[in-house]
Amino acid sequence: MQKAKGTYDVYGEYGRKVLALENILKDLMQVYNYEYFRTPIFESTELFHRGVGDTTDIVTKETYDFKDRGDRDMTLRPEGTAGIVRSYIENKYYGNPNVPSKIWYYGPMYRYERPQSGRFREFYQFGVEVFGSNDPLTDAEVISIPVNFYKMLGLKQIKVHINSLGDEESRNNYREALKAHFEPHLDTLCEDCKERFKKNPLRLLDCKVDKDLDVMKSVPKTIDYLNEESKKHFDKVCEYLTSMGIEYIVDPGCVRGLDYYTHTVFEVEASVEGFGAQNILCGGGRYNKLVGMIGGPETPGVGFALGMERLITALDFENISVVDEYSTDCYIIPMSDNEKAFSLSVCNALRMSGFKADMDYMSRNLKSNFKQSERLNSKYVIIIGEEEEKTNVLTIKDNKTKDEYKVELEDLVEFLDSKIDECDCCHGGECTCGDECHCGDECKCHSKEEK
RNA sequence: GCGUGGUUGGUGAAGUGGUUAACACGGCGGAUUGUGGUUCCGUUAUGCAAGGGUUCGAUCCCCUUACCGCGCCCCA
Repeated sequence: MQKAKGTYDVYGEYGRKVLALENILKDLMQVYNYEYFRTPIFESTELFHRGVGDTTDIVTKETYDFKDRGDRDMTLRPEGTAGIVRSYIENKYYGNPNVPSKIWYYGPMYRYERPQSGRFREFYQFGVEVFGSNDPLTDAEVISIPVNFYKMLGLKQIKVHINSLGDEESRNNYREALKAHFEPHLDTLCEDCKERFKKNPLRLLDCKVDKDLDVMKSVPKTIDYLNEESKKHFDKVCEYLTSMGIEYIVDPGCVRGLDYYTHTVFEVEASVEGFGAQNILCGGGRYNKLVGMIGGPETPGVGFALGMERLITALDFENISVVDEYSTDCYIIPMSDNEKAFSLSVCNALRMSGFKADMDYMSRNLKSNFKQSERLNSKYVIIIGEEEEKTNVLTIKDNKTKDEYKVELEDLVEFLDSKIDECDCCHGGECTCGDECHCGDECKCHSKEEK
């Protein structure tokens, strides 16, 4: 048996990274005061047709569709927004007096595409939706979330692109202008662009084949076709971003692939040489028509989504670690079968006191057990034999310094408390802060706590 | 959906149309049954993605399928 194409298993180092990032995101959402929503992985096919747009590639050729046993048409969600909007409407969340509704979600999405670097058929997205406010403040806030997140993680090589498609009127005017611009030059464009001209002229803007043609260089800009109100909205968004110290590039070529966007659209790009073709780390924008289209009351909204896989690739690329070094506090070795019960009870007691404790389950010999303790990167080792069990006096060995201590069983927790978590320098670690700890050396644990 | 390059053990990998598939790391056992990370010895793939074909014979040649990598389309 083999995994399905474009899927992947999570375990080991990668698993630790994912968990760490998920925790950071959870905390970030706490700080931003967003609420958690979780919607089903499959929904009626109809929802995505209406929500994402039946002309988009995502819906026409990339969805996982199936009929359930009740003959209903179902689809594995290709993105998060449609489901959140459905849930928002169905649960009458628009009636919640706490407006705007600020929502976050996280989970797997499914798209039937040919896998490549930064692209999977099952992939995880984190995203945010804000409903009920048309204030540019919310646009700016939403953009600030991924930007701050990436900044927190230490990503440096990123660029924020923003643009505005304007309201419906502006968008339509622009579409006509685009068509008029390309019409006379149709035969010079690539085959794909001819298709795009018919189906979705906006997409002509980010063609990679024709980008050097003169027609492309003189292409009209969305911004020039914004009406008064749309222009004002966009200017405010820019102003607010600047006030938060967020750098951005106004990029007239930034148009998004999904039909539902109006006004602000943005992308954050990993602009590193050799990163791969799929270098858009996140994308989003405003969608003031969407809630209405799906059957709710006319409600403005803004949101964005970021891909976890691409984020992790970017972090790896910039050599950024988000997980602490793997380690265990204490490893317990029973000398023989006779001490197993006692050893387990000690192990259990340590765990109940919050220590990461582990023991030998394999009846290994002593040498192998020391090797195992190294694999676990264990700070302390306790060897338990007949004598120890009888006297309740344990010998505990510091695995780095090799120092041994005799400790009464009842004092064990207190002993480890005084040693572990307070001070890495006692275990040979290096300190980065200027503080001193009880052992008299400089200590890095304080700087850890500050984080 | 299109194009292109891959697929050998737990890992990194070498290799050839012909009897036992190198080498290294790791694992396990022992020399050394209460203190290791050194050294030494032993052991560790009935199998080279799966199926079919060519051949006296195929891991190696051909076809099909699956999966992985990269690019296009598209997108996070």
